[in-house]
Amino acid sequence: MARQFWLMKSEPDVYSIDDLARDTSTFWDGVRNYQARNHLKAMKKGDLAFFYHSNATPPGIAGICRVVREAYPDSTAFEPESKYYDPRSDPDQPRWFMVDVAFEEKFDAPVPLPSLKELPELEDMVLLNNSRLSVQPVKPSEWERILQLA
DNA sequence: GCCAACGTTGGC
DNA sequence: GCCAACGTTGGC
Repeated sequence: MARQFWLMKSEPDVYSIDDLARDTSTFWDGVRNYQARNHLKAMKKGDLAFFYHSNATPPGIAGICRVVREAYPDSTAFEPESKYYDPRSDPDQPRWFMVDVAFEEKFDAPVPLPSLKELPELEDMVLLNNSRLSVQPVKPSEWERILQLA
């Protein structure tokens, strides 16, 4: 089974690539969108993901992380005091999931969103066509092309 | 801070 | 099952 590629968004004010570098690894909690959740569940150990900084100036791809633990229930959904609390998620049949990712690489300079938009090879990228999806697949050709920019 | 895009909720 | 209202994301 070939390794798959992904893109995961985080607001750097909340959690940045530098935070991940410092922590070495982290759990990716708080995803509350079904499409994004389905992508999380499809991730396999060893898959690589671009770490995207949203709501940044400029927004862009800051580095790479690696999946080190496959999807398991997002416990923050069961915690009333958590901002990710969802009373509809039943511990016996969890609605939301998270994965663990490890720091892989920080780009010398982030690849800014405007640069991605300039490339015709990337015009079908999910990022450029569904700007709200926080966990999304990346095609191998797109992955390679972006690595050239980084 | 504004607002377009779009996912979710809930009345009917 | 439709769709209006509403909330959130995220670029600018």
